[in-house]
Amino acid sequence: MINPLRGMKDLTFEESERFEYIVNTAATIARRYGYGYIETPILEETALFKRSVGESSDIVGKEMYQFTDKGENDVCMRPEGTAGIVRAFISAKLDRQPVKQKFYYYGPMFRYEKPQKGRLREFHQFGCESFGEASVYEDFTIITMIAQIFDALGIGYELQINSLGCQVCMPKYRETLVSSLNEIKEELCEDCNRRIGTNPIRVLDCKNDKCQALLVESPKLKDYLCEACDPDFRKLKELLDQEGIKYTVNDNLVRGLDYYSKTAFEFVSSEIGAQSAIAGGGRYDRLVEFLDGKPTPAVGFALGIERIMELVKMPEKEPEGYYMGAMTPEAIPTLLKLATKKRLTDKVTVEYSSKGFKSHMKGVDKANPRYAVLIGEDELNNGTIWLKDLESKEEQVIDINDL
RNA sequence: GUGGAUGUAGUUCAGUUGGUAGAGCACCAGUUUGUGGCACUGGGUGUCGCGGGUUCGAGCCCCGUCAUCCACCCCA
Repeated sequence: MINPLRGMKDLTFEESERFEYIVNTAATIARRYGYGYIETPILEETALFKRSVGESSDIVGKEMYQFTDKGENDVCMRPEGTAGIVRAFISAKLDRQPVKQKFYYYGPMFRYEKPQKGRLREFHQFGCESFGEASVYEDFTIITMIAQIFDALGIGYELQINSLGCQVCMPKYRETLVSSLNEIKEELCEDCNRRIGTNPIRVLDCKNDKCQALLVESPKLKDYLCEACDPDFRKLKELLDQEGIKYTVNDNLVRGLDYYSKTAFEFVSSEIGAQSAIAGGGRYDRLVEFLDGKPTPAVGFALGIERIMELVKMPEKEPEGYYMGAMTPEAIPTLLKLATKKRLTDKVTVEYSSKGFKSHMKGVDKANPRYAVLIGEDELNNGTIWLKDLESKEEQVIDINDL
C-alpha cells in the first residue's frame, strides 16, 4: 500500500468541507475589502526565496523542497506565499503604475520540517497582500479584516502586535542589542548564543527562565523607534482601541521572515498546542525593491488553514435534495431520466439497486435528503411517483412530470 | 536536527505470566415488496506497522526499521 508522504495529508468528508468553509469565509470577507484572487505557481526559482525570506532563516536554510529540474534550473516548492505574489506583482509590471493593488490567495506551501501538531510538510495558507499603500491605516484595516474572518468562523484568538522599526531605526537597535547580549553571552543558553549571530531579536523570546532573567535589562526596541515608526505604532494602537479590538503589545514578537518591517502582528490560539500562531503578518515596505521592482510599500498576512481547522465548528447540515429509489428493477431507467432532469437544479442521490421499501428508507436516512422519491410497480404502470417530504412527513403520489 | 510516547478490525481501544485474536461504535445482510431514524437476529471485515532474532510456541521478550503523535527548535 502506498501512503502519503510524511507530513502530508489527504482531506476528505468533514475535513475537506471544513477546509472549503474556511477558504470561502476568508475569501468572501477579503473581497469585501477590495481584494481580488491571484494564483501563482507552486514551483519557483530558488533565488526568489533566498532573496525574500532570507538565507539566515530556517525556512530557506534547511526546510525547502529544493531540486534541480530537467532544464538544470535551481527550483523549489514555495515555502510561503508572499514571495511569489510579490514576484508576480513585479513580473506584471504593476510596480510601475501608481495604482494600489490588493490580492488574496490560498494554496499549498511546503517545508521539510519534522511534523507535529499543527505543523505539516505540506500545509495550506490563505493570505492577502496589499501593495502601494504606505499608510498605517492599511495595517489597521488588514488586522480588522482578519479579526472579522475569525469572528465569522467563531474562533477565539489573542492578537499580539509589535513594531519592528524600519531601515532607519532597526539596524541601530540591532547593534545595541547585540553588544548588550555579548556582555552576558557566557551565561546565556546555547540556543541564544547561536541566535545572537542569526536573529538576535529571537533571543528576547527564549523560553529558558535563566535567560529571561538575564534579559530583563536588555534594550527594548520600542525605545529605539524613529520619528516615523513611533507615531505610526501609536496610531495603530489608537485605531485598534477605537475599534474595540483587543491586543497585547509583545516586545519580543518577531516575524520569522526577513522581509518584515514596522507593523508586525500575530493571531494566537491557546487551544491547539505548541504551534499556536493561526495568522501572522505585517508590513514589508522593502521587499518589492529587493526583488528588483520599483520601491512599493506593502502589507500582508497569511493564516494557517490546518491550524484553523482544529478550531472551527461547522454549521449543522440541513437536509438537501432528493433520494430516488426503485422497488422494481424495471423502474430504474425511468428513475435515471428523472434524476438527470432534477439535477439541473437540485442535489439527487440515486440508489441503483431495487429493493424493499424499508431498505430504501434506511438509505434515505443516510443520504439526508429533504425529499424521498420511490417508484414501485404501481407507480411505474401509472406514470406516477411516490414523494415524501421528510421534514413535514407529508407524502403523495403525483404524476412523474409534475416533480 | 534533538528528546519522549505510541503502532492490534473501517474507527476507538482491550488483550493477564509468552499458548493460536476480542469489545463498543461503524459497516453488511435479514426481520412478508409500501412507511424511515428505534429495536431484534445474523455476519469479524485482521499481514497484531514492517524485517530479523530468542522460543516447542511471540500481539506480548530482544534488535533494527518505518510511520504516527507530543514537545524542543522553527513557524502559519
